[in-house]
Amino acid sequence: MKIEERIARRQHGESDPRLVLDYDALSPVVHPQEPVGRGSLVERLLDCIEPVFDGRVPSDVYVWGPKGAGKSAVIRALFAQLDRLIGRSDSQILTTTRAIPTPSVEFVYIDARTATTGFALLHAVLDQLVSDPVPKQGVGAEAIATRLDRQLASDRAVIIGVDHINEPESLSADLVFEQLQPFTPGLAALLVGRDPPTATGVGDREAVQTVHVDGYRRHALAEVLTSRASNGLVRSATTHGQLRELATWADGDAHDALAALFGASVIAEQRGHEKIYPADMAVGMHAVPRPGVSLGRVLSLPDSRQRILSHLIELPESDRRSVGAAADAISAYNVELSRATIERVLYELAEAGIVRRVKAQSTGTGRPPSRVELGFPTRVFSHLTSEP
DNA sequence: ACCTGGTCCCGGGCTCGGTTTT
DNA sequence: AAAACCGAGCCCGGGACCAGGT
Repeated sequence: MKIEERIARRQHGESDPRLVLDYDALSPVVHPQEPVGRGSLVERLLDCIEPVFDGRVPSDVYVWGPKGAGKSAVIRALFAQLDRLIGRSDSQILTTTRAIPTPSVEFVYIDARTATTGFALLHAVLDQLVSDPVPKQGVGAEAIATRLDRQLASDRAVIIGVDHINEPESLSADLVFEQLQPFTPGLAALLVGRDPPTATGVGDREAVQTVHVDGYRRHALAEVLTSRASNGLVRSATTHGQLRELATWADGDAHDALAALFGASVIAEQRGHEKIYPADMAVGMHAVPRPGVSLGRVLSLPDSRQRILSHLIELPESDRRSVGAAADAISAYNVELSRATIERVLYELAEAGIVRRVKAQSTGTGRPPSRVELGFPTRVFSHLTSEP
């Protein structure tokens, strides 16, 4: 915990934390600077992009593996370090004996969950390459492409990491390649997604290197949890056995395991416990639907969608008996959307797997309604969105 | 050089009406 | 027949760019 936070606690008359030191350390959407237990993945990625160390542009890469396997954690951390060490500025790597002048290669990380159109992709890339902000509205896609082309013409080499490819509501691999195609000489893409290459169209592109990531093994995941718990919770808030069990339950998915631990911590803190009891952990696990979608997807939804979800979570079971009923109930709150739009949005969210429609028993005439259920870790979502 | 109205851009709310399912 | 479902086009707001006038 930071000193600033400690001081803030005292100012508000709070005593030392009894359980949670730092929710960020437990959060499945916050990645540490140094991911635990994914060394070999880092090595394989470095192999793929080896040419950059001579200032050349490597061929494109596709990294794929299941949800919660640490893909994003590794890519984010790796790109941040690469950009710091050999990217941008006039950088030179100083060794004890000599200065190696490295032709600069820049590294840009893009999340396809936020950049969901071809326009948004190019915009995001350009925005990171130039210092002054690029307008997001009022300027055509053509204009963005022209500016980007001019940037890349001047001998710049750029590696673009595009995370979360081929999710519903995000970019497809084909679209990304198509968008980046005009700039290829000075630019390479590293795509990250869940689908196997054959299912994404990447398989048809021979020049693309592929890297497969497996889910965490049980004890590797337990180590991740131990490391997170030691940063986020007071000492002895959890036991080794507990974290091992959690790892087993999560079956290699670090996202779900952390979401459950986070939820358990919230509930334990509410109950005034100084450690996480089995009952707390059970509640935490219960609030993580499996299979479910990752929190990152939910948190990158537009504001209006998140407002709808916040209210949907609060709704009593009876108000979620059908999509129409849920739309009615939500529109009673102060959401600045019409009832029809809310209903439409609920169908959209169901399409994306963020909420689920569960068919109910037929209740008379007509097509039976479907109950609305949440498809993501609700406790974590509520906690993260209720804060200012 | 500065103002101002016109035009184009993108994204997101909204609605309509056809289709599917029981 | 009735209700759930949903594809897709319209519309509008805010922003940038442009040109013509002062």
